[in-house]
Parts: sequence; structure tokens; C-alpha cells
Amino acid sequence: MSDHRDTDGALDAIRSSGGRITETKRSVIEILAAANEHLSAEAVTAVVHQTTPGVAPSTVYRILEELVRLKLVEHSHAGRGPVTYHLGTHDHGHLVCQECGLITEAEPELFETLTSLGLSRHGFVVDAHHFAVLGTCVSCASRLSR
Amino acid sequence: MSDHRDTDGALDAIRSSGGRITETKRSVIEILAAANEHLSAEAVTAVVHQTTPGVAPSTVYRILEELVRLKLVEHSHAGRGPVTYHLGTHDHGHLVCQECGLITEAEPELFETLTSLGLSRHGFVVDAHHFAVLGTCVSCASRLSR
DNA sequence: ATGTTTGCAAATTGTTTGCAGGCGG
DNA sequence: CCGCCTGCAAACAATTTGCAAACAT
Repeated sequence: MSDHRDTDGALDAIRSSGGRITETKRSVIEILAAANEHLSAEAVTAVVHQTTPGVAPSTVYRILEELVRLKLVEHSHAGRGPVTYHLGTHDHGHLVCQECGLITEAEPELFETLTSLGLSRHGFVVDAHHFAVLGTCVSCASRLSR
Repeated sequence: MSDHRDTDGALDAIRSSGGRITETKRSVIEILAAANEHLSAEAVTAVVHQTTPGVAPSTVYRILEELVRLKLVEHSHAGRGPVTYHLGTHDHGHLVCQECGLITEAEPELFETLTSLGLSRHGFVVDAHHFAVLGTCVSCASRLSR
């Protein structure tokens, strides 16, 4: 598990950007490192509260924003619902099911044509991890067609 | 101009679905038919107010929702900012610039790989007009690189 | 008539901000 | 101790909802 490397690297990055290390920041980073899913700010806050009730939601938002600024964390917009956060470790996009909300990670290849044609035809630089590809997941698709 | 065909078709669809035709509904449809851009609910409300002040925003939301249900109108989520609506006439996706908010329409081809690999690898049915592809437009990209 | 629509106001959801005190380096 | 950080409360943006009156058919 590379949780420690991720966590320590993040702490260093915060320090060297002039930021300070607090218990809550450490928590947030650990929570994101431990989560295999994409968490909303509210979800992160809930987990923080398990060990430290009383932390303000606004603080969590501010910490997440700081981490995004430092490019340690990525946030992606999922059509309906809150923004989700995750450590920006590997390159991937997101497939979000409109029916059940399931988020599936998508390999970079899926975005190749979109990225290259976006650039060549429109001069548009696509940021594939920042947005959600909306649609219907396998199980919902089969459930709906029955 | 096919505004009339679009408008009349929409009115028929509303009638045959059991809905009633009101001045405000007619307005909303005409506004969308006349607009070449993608409008937010707030923007539609503002235009409606030019001729009929006093129409409640909630009414416009309800009308837009009805039109979406009848598949006469499509709405797309643009990362940050409100949802935008447009007549669902031709097939296209949306490239939304994170810097300036510019919305560029994208040809279906850009989504071919995403759609086919999404399906073959994840069984995920991509709905290409429903979400925004976030990134940076030509002018913002060149401005930022300078 | 009768069931759809609307205006109004209040509630929701997700997030941001202002401020005064607290704490990390 | 200096300045980043935090909690709290209030502000915000974009919608959504509950209701009784108004209107389309």
C-alpha cells in the first residue's frame, strides 16, 4: 500500500507551499488515501467527524480546495450531485451512472479521440479527469431494458 | 428558418401528452428556438420577463423540465455554473471552457471512441449530449501560455 | 367542470465568505 | 509572535416544493 508515500508527499507539499500541518488536514489526506472511491466534501466531513466531531464543513471545503490548488487532489463534477474528490495519483476519467450514481473509472484511451479531435478541430484542450461522462451503467441499463 | 416547425411540433407534443398550452410555455419554446446559444433557466426567465414580467422562476423551471421529459429540449451540465437548455434538434456534445465559460458544440465523431469503448469495456452507455467536456478553449489556452 | 398550471414563499442542497479567536512554525 | 487556520453563523446560487388560486380544454 502506498498510503504512506502519498500522505507524506502531500504533507511535504503543503509545508513547502507555506501551508501548515494540522490534525484535520492530516485526517483529510489520510481519508482520501484510504478511500478507494471518490468522496464528496460532505462524505469526507462525515469521516472526519468519526474521530473528531466538531470540525466545521467549511474547514473541510477549505482544506480540499487547498489540496486541489496544490494538485494533490482532483475534484470532478458529476452532473447531478456534489463534486467528488480523490487523490490525483493515476490518470483516469469518470463514467457516472445517471440512474444509480455509480462512478466507474475510465482508462485514458477512452478519451483519446475526444482529446485529439477536440484539439485539432476546435483548438480545445480537453481535461479528461475533471468532468463526468454521464450515461447508464451495465446493471441499470439491463434493469431498464427489462 | 425552421423555428416554426420546431415550435409547432413542440406544441403538438405537449398537447398529445396531456399538457396544456399557455402563453409562458409558448414563450419558452420560442425563446429556445430563436436562441443559437445554450441558455440557463435564469437566462430564459430573463427573456420571458422582457415581455411578461411577473412570471415565476419556478414556472420556467417546471416548463423546462416538462420539455426535457418530452425530449423536446436537452439540458447539459457545465461543470461550474447553471445547467443550460437548448432544443434537442441535432446531435452534438459540448466543450466548455473552464476559464471563460464559452460553450462550443462538438461533432458526434469526437465521442465515438468514448462511446464504443465505454460500452465494450464497461457496458456503460454514454449519453454524449448530457454532460460537458471541460477544458480550455483556443483563446484562453493561448492567453494562458503567454 | 376538472385537472393542469401558476405565483408566491419557504425549504433544500452544496458551497462560500466574513470575522474573531486559536494554534502551528 | 506572526500569520495561517478554524469554528460559527450567515450569505449564496441554483433549484425544488407546497399550496391555494387561476386558467386551459
